[in-house]
Amino acid sequence: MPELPEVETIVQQLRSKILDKTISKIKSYDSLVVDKKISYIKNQTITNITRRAKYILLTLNNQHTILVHLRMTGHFQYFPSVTIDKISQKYRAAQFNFTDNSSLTFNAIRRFERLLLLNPQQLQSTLSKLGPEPLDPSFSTQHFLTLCKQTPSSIIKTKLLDQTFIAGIGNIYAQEALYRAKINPTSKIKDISSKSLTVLHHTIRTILQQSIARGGTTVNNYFHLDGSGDFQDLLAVYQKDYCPKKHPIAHLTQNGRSTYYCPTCQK
DNA sequence: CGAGGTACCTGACAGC
DNA sequence: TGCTGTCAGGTACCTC
Repeated sequence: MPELPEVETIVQQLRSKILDKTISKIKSYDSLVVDKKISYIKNQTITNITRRAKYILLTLNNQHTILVHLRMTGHFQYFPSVTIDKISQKYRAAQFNFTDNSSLTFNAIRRFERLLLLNPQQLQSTLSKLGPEPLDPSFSTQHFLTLCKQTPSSIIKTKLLDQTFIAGIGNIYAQEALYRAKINPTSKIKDISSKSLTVLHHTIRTILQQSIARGGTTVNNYFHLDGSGDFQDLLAVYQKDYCPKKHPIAHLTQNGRSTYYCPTCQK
């Protein structure tokens, strides 16, 4: 499921395929997933492709932005010609046609995915709610400790998934970062030492960087444009029976989300 | 205001 | 085989 490293990987691939291309039209096949306004786009060039949290931002030369959220099962497929294969057609929610006859499908399996057209004010409003980017140089250890101290009674794993707290971390990387930092996912922030939180800040950043370097994690329905990532080979606890030190993994539910952790390593 | 719960969706899979 | 039930999970929205 796409979290920050998977979205970053997809953004890099989209840049190599469709940056500076001109959209001749975009056709919607699923009005639940795709903004109605998208059909107004004609003869617009994609001038920038960026990521913020788990959002993909395609900037158009009319200053509007196509904002895409893949949720769990959204994916893109690029076609050098207008021929679209049958598998892509089955889940196609939108299709971009470019003036050079290439095309891009946006496929939505679970229909949670969203593709919106936003003006600059709407974009600003959406992005302003998000917390800091964990890989941004300004996201220092001190910054993280300060944020943690603002909600001492919160459960640490819940907070890591809160996009207004830190942007881009999802269920898999939250669990993996906590394992590497040897922190129990049920701990309240005030019960975790500053030293451990410092380690957690470091593990969050390294785990995301390592995953980006490997093209992300490939589980269940996550695809990207050029094959798959292989960070799943480095997962320690997510959907595992034993941790790397051969201790049995425990499983519980927090806020309706599953959590895997090692009770031996994560006291 | 913050915290917690749930709806939204469909595919995969287990069990009968 | 084919049905039913459960689980997966990011975010918006609701209630307390």
